[in-house]
Amino acid sequence: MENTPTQIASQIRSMGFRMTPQRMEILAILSQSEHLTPTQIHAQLVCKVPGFTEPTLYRTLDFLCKNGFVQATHVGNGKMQYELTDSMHHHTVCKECGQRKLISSEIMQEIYDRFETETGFKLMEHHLTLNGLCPDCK
Amino acid sequence: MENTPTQIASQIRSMGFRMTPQRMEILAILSQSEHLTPTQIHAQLVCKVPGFTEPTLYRTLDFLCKNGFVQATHVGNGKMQYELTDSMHHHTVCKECGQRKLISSEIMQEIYDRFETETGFKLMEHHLTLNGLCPDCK
DNA sequence: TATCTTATTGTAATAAGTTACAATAAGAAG
DNA sequence: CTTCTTATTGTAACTTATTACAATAAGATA
Repeated sequence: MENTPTQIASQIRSMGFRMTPQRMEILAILSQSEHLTPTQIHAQLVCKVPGFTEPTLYRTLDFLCKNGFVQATHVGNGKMQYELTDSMHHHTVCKECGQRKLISSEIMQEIYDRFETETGFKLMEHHLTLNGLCPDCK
Repeated sequence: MENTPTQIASQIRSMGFRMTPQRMEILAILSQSEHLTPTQIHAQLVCKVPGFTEPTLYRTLDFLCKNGFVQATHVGNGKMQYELTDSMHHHTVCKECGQRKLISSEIMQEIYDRFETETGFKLMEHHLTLNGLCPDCK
């Protein structure tokens, strides 16, 4: 499963939805960085397309999430960040020093596998942020 | 570690913070149900204390979270829910049928233990919601 | 290419959440 | 009980996010 804006665009069309300049613009921005908040995305949007409206942004993010092209991640208290669905990757965030660290995907894959065999539940999160204390602050 | 409103109140005082009717009211509401959104909590608050303001609610939730008395949980797309910090408990939510199910804490404890030994990171989440497909919808 | 259907967008109004700062009251000390 | 300090609240203004509905334009069809 690929995830360049153009490839996502053709997937959207083949699913019977319409491809619009607005959606393309958002995909382009998401393809260039990770962990973007709606506000950050909107700031970039209005630079490129002056009249871009909030409802369209929020609806599009929602649409892309529902269809699996984008992942919403919760970070700390309530803030959501968006990014293109990529290969699995996960973070730890230390409550003490705030440091953010990638977790090796082998570890998470093993843990996912184990969880799935024990519960019968198929996990679909590609990006999870786990809060706690890093080895140094512990 | 206990978690009735009265016990939390004395902990708050012994930590050098002040105990106010507003905080007590919020603790009382949280002690009576789980998975409450700020809006739900605020609705209950204005019934009991007519002039209760939003900033106080949000600041208090934040305060209680920062000090570990309350847990914020993300559910689906961006919505946060709050509840008193209780014994560990975790949920799966099926993306297909929406069914919400408790995960046995033994399974999660094992997974947490394993995660902690392999990464050196001390997890502090008491409540995690995992999204995916339940055995029936899979 | 012109026409048609309807998914998607923009508009306008509203709801939810946050911030700065002055007013209040919790709890300590006399 | 009274006074004092300052953490906590309320006020007012603002930012972020959502909703309802009419206007627009993507893509299908002829």
